[in-house]
Amino acid sequence: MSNIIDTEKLDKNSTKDLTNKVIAKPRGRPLAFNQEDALESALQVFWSRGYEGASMAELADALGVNKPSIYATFGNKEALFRKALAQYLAGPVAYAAEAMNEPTAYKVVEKFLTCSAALLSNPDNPRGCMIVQGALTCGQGSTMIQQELIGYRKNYENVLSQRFELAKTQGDLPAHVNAKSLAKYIATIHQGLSVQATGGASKDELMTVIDMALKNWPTT
Amino acid sequence: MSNIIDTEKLDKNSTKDLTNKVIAKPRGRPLAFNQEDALESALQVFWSRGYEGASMAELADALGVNKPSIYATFGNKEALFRKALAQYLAGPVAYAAEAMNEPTAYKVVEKFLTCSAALLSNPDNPRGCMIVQGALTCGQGSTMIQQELIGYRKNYENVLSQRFELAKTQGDLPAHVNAKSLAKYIATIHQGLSVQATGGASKDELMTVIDMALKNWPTT
DNA sequence: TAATTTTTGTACCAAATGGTAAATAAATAA
DNA sequence: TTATTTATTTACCATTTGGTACAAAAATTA
Repeated sequence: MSNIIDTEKLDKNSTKDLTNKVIAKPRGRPLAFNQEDALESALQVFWSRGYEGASMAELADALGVNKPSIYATFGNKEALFRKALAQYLAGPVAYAAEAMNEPTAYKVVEKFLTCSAALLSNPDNPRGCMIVQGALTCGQGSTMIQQELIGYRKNYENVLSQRFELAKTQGDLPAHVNAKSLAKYIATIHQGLSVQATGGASKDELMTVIDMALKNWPTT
Repeated sequence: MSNIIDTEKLDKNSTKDLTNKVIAKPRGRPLAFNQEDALESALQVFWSRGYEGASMAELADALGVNKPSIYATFGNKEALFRKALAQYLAGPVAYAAEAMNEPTAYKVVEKFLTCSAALLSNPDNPRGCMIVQGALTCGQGSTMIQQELIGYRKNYENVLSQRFELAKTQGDLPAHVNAKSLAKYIATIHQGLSVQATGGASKDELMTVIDMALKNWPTT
């Protein structure tokens, strides 16, 4: 046994988690809310209102938590937004990363856009994509978040581009195709769909647009 | 002569405008600023910051006019935004209405998107389209403007759709084409281009996207 | 000249913004 | 039991928000 601490003494002040790891019992007053649930609520607010449009008052109300608890747990508004955004990427938008594993470039795009149409038009969600609309325009105090979201958009465009390069080496995309341009085209469609969703477009309508956009897929 | 008022007396208190119409001389202290210039400045601020992101303080600063003068001249923030938007439609975006006069549906779209690419990527302008980005997401107090902008977007989509219907009767667009869907497709591209422009896309990049989007134009 | 009309500048308003100090409450440790 | 640690609550902060009251400044009319 490598553990220095006496086992008897340790059992009093600690528990073991599901994987049998020793976890120290937290010392002070326990949190009165579930952090993941709170983050989920924050996501809903930021998603529908954007970074600037979401006020801390509305957030606190939605989380069912007082402002000081939010600040103590998540930091400031920017930090909360970033954590909500991570939640967004890991949850509703997880399909985007998964789509890259489809066997061909065409199927990658088909899955990416089809899942996007479903998400963007789902009446249970806020309208539009958080990464597209979170801070497209904003006041002087929000340019940091705005730039970060631009970075996320460029990033998924790059991921698409790299996937297309791979497809070219694998032969399911013609060698003459410009991967960067094709990626920008797909990203443009996706971003346009997001705006359309904010205007109330239905899933069928979005799918029709996607069908048109993919009719000219490069095959030869 | 149908004018009741004595001509001598009228000349003292009035002038004639360029079209020789009688114009009463304004009575009080004259405006210290040019309303059109001010509106142009307001347009720049709203265009770059969006409705909510533009504060009255920043607007007053940009116009070089104190807030009370803005309110006296233009009404409130909403009214100023609407007037700036009208300026936007009549100026930078006038090409959109003109494009509808092109002889064929294809040329209509080509001109609409090409001019959009030029406008959206022009470094002298704010990035992106004001109608697309002016209030995509916003706080509770701006839903009125948000809905109005959604209305403008739907409107230009409808205008495109009607132009395509006309093209079908004129034979330059196949009869089987769904005009509404095609219009939504073009609007989606345009809105995506706007988001791309905000991310810093160049005119060449936007044009490449447009070329791809028009490769599958329905011909038969 | 004096009276009238309109705009301007200053200074201000209530409400909302993001954020926090400080006392209290609930848990563990000794 | 008492001390310690952490979280919650209430009440508050300075700043900014959209919007305005009011007196002084220009212009015209008489």
